[in-house]
Amino acid sequence: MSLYARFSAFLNGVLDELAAAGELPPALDRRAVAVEPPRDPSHGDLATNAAMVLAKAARTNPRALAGAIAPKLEALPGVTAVEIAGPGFINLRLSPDLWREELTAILRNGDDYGLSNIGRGERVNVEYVSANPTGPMHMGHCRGAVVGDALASLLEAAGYRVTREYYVNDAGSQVDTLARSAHLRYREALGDDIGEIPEGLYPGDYLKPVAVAFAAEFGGRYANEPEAEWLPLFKQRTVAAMLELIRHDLGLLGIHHDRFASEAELQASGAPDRAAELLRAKELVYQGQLERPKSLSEADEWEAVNLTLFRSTEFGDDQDRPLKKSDGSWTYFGADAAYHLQKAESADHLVNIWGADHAGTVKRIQAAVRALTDGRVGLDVKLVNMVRLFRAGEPVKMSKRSGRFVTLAEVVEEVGKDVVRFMMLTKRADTPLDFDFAKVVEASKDNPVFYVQYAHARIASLRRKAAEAGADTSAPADLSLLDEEELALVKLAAQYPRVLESAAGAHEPHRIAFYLYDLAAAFHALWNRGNDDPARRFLLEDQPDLSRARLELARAIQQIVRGGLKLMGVEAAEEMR
RNA sequence: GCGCCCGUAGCUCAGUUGGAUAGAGCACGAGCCUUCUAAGCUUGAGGUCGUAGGUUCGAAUCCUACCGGGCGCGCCA
Repeated sequence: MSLYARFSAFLNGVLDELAAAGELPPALDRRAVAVEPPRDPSHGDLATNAAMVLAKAARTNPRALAGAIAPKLEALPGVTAVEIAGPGFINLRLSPDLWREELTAILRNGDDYGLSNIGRGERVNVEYVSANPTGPMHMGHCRGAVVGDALASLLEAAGYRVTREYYVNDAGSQVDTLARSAHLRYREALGDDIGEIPEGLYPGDYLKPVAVAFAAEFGGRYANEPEAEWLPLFKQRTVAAMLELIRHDLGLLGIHHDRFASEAELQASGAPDRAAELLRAKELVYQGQLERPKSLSEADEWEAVNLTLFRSTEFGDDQDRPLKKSDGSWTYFGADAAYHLQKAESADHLVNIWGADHAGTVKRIQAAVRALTDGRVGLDVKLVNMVRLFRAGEPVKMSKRSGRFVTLAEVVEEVGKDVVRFMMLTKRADTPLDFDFAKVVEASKDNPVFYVQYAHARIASLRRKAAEAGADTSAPADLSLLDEEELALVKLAAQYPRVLESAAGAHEPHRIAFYLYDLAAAFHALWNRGNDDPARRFLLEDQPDLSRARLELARAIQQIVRGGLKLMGVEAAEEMR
């Protein structure tokens, strides 16, 4: 149990006592009561808002209630001082020994320190990437891939059972286009002069090797046949090849999904019919017409037709949405609703990582999930904004038409997996991110990747040095030798479990990156104190016991940095090169 | 026209789910560092948290309206 959870339990005990003694009404709602480190460390080690939150229901004023609570908190072991401050905060100061014990706990728990069970083993399905299988991964996919993967790891660390899933959109017209593009390249591989790639087909070179393999396997059998003869085969084979490409690219980032769900298979299995029936049984489906879209200008043609519609407006959507087209085939949404039902059947929570350009479709799919699961399963959609690429301040131009875009593989090759992953988590997901090839590999404090890695490497170097000097590590270190300044670092380290829980709860993995930066900065600051005052260095030849205690402190910081980086999918550096 | 996201220091961004005097980095000012652990360090200045109301003991955070920016809005995927 973390230190904060422990004191939260203590406080609950105190409140029980007061209720038993008649000083508080029984059965007060305590959900808003928090035990937290105060923002300003000069206020103490822990603060609680209990008196302010409960005063009204207790028909008293916050400071009076605080006056009743405070003495009981003061009697707790490890509490050295209690004061009532401001509008009714109760601030606690803890004995230095308690923080030394926390340091021991960090070291004892090792890589498990900070792991939480707020998830209680519930199942979460995180669907991310889900790029159309029509080409290699490019930078547009990269951020969602990293955010989704880091979030999945974070949720695992918070006690959820996580499935990492990729939805393969292999049923729409874009895969027909892909198959036609591959067929053209296939004819090219057979020696035909195909000229310019026509508008509307995929021009990228990545189809060439696939087509060469087709030519080797099929010879000229499908070169001049009508489309119906080869389209299904080419579609299936080319999609498979593209998925292999995508898996490879994701592998470069260390990303491996547990499940690839095929839209085509989903449709073939009849899942959309079953989902639609379920909605129909709830009287949420009807035949109707959509209004003329507001985005159309007067000149645009528009004809209203009869469609199978889902009453998503009953769940807060702006208009009802078509499940089926007028020709009776499923819309993307119709299949997607069925897909979410399928996911919800083996999950307690759903999370989708989507590009911000899909913001407009969030409500309808959330409506579908609510309707299909009767609210049992929640769907959180994290929108990930775009990444703007720069090279030394100059925007990198991309052209989709020519098929020339910056691929994920190129970026990983140039700056490395760890840099890419870390950088993608240095901002909240829903705001645009600038990625400058020059800056992200810079060895300076401006570069958070470097700064955090450097802290870890510095400690690794410190420990190597200590080992070379023959430091005795068999006996336990005497942590009482650590002073207030060093314990301040322990206090920051002790926040890690709270950070992990809040990041997992909010589905915001970037919080880990910011915390690690803060922790690294605090470590570097303490380290730098040794420049002015040699007595503050970590290793002192003439004071083996003190060195040993400080080394333990450094080891704890290193361990947390390593653990946090691991959640982000970033490897900790043993040395900087 | 409608929906979603965003608006915090000159710039780029955090802000512990409603807490106390709103924080980092860059840039700017001052001092230190010419190897002892310096791919720098310490320190200073910099803010009506877009605006106006509201809820609350308490608001950057929640609600409403407005202003400004981005994205999206067909039976596409």
